[in-house]
Amino acid sequence: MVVTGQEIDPGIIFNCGQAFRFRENDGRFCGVANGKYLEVWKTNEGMCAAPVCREDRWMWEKYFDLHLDYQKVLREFEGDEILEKSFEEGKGMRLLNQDPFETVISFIISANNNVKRIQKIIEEICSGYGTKIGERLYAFPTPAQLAAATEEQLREIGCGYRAPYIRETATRVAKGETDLNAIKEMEYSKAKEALIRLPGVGPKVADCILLFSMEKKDAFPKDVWMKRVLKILYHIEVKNEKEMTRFVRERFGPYAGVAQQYLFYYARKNKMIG
DNA sequence: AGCCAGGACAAGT
DNA sequence: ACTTGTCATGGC
Repeated sequence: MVVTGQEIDPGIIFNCGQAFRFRENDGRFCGVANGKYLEVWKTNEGMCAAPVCREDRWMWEKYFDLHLDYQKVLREFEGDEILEKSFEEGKGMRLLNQDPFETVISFIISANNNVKRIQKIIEEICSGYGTKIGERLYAFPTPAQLAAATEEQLREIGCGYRAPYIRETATRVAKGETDLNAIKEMEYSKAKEALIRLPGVGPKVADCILLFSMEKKDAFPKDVWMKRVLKILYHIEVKNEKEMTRFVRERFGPYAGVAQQYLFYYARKNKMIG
């Protein structure tokens, strides 16, 4: 599969904390998503992917959010020099449309955790409970598969205090008590309310789920990095989540989540701390 | 060695 | 409603 006509850079896409299962190997990014192995690399024209069969093509186009014109999104932020610079440095960024259940579990794990460990735990979960799809390749477990894990088993692979959250959330989804597909169809605020009812899912994790797997481009995960960005780049000191929400909504509008992802990448790339 | 990690949660004002 | 301490674990 060849993608041309728009900037797309897997090196940026997979190094900005939205997906945890892709590794760089000799310039190629390899991983499993939607139960299938995927290998992509950047070219002069755009991006190449192999192997992709014809019937999966639309799925991967959706995965990489190719239906959204990011140049058009950038125009929404015309005049904001900080965002214009962030878009420049993060050229080729895309907001992935990932599987909702995988994203829910992944970001429950992400709470108060570091990326290396998040990746390690997720791989343990996949190899331990997911369907084997190839040599050392595993799909992310289905809700039913993961619900079969005991809290003790989850602790053994390093989930720590998140073990009961993961187990309970997987169980609710497996039983159909929580319907992620239905939540995906809700409007932003209703969907967020529904997600927060899940154990281990708070405001920040909910926004990550909404932005990275439910096509809610107005979802804006509020974390320490965004607090730093607002303080250092926008010279705004927000006291709490509510203040940040208000500022973000009126400043960035319906594509706030896209802005967030570029700002996040920019801030981390430039080691913006303090 | 000790601090930190893209927070969530419950108990306490 | 807002603020604070605690929560496993291992990376750095």
